Amino acid sequence: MTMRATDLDRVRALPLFSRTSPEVFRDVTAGAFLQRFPAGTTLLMEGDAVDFLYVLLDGAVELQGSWKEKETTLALLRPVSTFILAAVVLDADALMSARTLERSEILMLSGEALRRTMRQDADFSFAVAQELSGCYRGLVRAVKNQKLRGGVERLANYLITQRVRQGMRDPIVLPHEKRVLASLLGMSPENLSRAFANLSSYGVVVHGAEVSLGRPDALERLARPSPLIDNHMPPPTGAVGKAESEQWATRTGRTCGSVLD
Amino acid sequence: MTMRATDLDRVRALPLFSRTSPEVFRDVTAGAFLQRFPAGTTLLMEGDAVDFLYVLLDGAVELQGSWKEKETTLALLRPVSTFILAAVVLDADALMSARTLERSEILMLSGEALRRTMRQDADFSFAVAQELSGCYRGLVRAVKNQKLRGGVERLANYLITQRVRQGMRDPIVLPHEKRVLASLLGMSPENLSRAFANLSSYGVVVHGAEVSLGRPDALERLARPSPLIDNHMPPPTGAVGKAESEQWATRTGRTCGSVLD
DNA sequence: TAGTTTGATTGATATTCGTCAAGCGGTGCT
DNA sequence: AGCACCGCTTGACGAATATCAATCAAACTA
Repeated sequence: MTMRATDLDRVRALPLFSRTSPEVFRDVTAGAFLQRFPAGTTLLMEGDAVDFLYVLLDGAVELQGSWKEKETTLALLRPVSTFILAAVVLDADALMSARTLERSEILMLSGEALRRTMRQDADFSFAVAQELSGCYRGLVRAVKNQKLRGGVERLANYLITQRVRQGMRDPIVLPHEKRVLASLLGMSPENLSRAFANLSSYGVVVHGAEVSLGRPDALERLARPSPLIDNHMPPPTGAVGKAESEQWATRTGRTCGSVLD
Repeated sequence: MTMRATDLDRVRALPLFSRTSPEVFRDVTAGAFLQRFPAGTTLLMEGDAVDFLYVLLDGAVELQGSWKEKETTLALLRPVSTFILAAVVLDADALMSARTLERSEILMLSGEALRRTMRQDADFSFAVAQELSGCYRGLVRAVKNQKLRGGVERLANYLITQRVRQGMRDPIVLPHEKRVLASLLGMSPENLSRAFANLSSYGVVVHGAEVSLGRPDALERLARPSPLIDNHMPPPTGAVGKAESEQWATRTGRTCGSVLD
C-alpha cells in the first residue's frame, strides 16, 4: 500500500511515461497501489478480466499460456517491465496467465484511468501505441525464432543474447531455472540438457547456473544471430547512455519481455 | 493512381478509421495512392525501411519471415486488412517480408502523415493503439498455437475456424494453396498431406481445395478449440450485424491476419 | 492436342523431439 | 548426521517431423 517516491520515479523512467507531462502522469497513476507477492503467486489467469496494468518493479514474472494440461512460457520479465498492456487497452480478457517466479513488487495502475487518459492526451496515447508496437515486434521475433530454428539453435542464440545483455562477461549466469528456460525456448527440460551437451563441442561449459561460452565465435557460426529475430540490446552503460537506451527500448520492445532474460 | 470513392469508403469502414472525424481521415489519407500488383510481387523485404502503411483492398498478401534460406508464413491477409502498422508507428525497419499471392490492389498511406496525425488527435491515436493491441493478441494466439499444439491439431483447429468463418458451410474451401497453408501451420507440405490423411478417420475428406468435415463433432473433440487461442469470428451477417462485427474485429485483431484465412 | 510446368501426394529414410525411468547432486529440515 | 525433496542429468525408447525421391494430376503453353 505504501509507495515510496523512488518507486514512482522508476515508473516515470519507463519509455511509456518518460515523455508525458506531470499532469498526465499524475492522472494515470491516480489510485495506483504497490503490492508485494511471494514466489509462485498467480497474479492473473488466462481468460480473466483485466482491470489493471501491471508494472514489475522488483522480482521476476512469468507469462504463460496453456492448452489441454500443457503449459508454455511466453515471456520472462525482469524489472522494470509492464505487462498485459494490450488487454488493458481493449478492456478484454487476458490471453496469458501471469505468475511470480520470485518474491516480487508489483505496481498496479487502474486500466480505466489509463484508457481515460489515453483519450484525453494524444502524446500519451502515442506513447502507448509505441509501446504496443514494440511488444508486437517482440512477438514477431518470438514466432520467427520458434518456427524457423531448431532447439539447439534457439539455445545457442539465447546464450549469445545473454552474453550481450550481461556486458560480454564470461561466464554468463542464467537468470532463471533451467526448467523455466526450457519452457521459454519451447522444449522439454530433458532436451535442454541435451542441447547444452551438444553445445559443448562449440566450447560451451555449464556449471549450474553459470555458463561459459569458451569460443563465442564458433558458437555464433552455429547460432547465426539475426537483428531481425534476436533483440541484442546494449547493456546499461552508466548515466550518459541511459537516455538513448530507453529510446532504444521503446523502439524494439525490450519493455515487455518476449524471448529475453 | 486513380482512386475510386468506393475504395476510400472501404478504408473508412476499417475499425482503425471508422470512428475518426472527417478531418482526421482526410489528413491521414492525404497523399495516399492506390496501386495494383501482379501475383508474386514482393512489396517489402525484411529489414527494409517502412515508409507506408499498407491497406489490402483486393487480392491476397502473405507476410513471411526468413532465416538461413528457410522461410515461414507469419500471416495470410484478405481484404480489407492493414499491415506493418507497428513498423510504421515506430518508423522502424520491417521484421517481415510482404508479397502478393494474387493480383492485388493495395492502398499506401504515408507513414509520416499517420504519425503526425496520431500526435495531433488523441482519438485516432487511441484507435491505432486498439488496432495494435488486437494485432498483438493475434500473435499471442499464434505463439500458443505453435508451441502448445502438434501439427495435426493445428490443422484440425484451422479447419474448424474456417468452417465458422465460411458460415458453417460444408464443404469448406481452402482459401490458399496447400503449400502456403502448410507454411502458415508450421509444417512441410508433405506433412500437411499426411495430416489431412490422418484426419480422414475423423470424417475429413479432401477434394482439391474443397474439404468436407464429415463429422464436425468428432473433429472438435480432437481439435479442442479454445477461445484463448482460436479466433472464431462470426461471419458477416448482412447489414445489421456489420457494426458489431467491426467492433469485434478491433477487439480481437481480425484486421491484421495472424493464423487466419 | 501434345508437351510442359506446377502443385500435391506417397513412400522410404534420417533426424528431432518428447516421454518414461533411473540416477545424481544439491538444499533444507529434523 | 540422516533424511527427504527438488531440480538436473542421462539413457532408452517411441512418436512426430523433415528430407529426398518418385509419381500423379491438373493447369497452362505451344
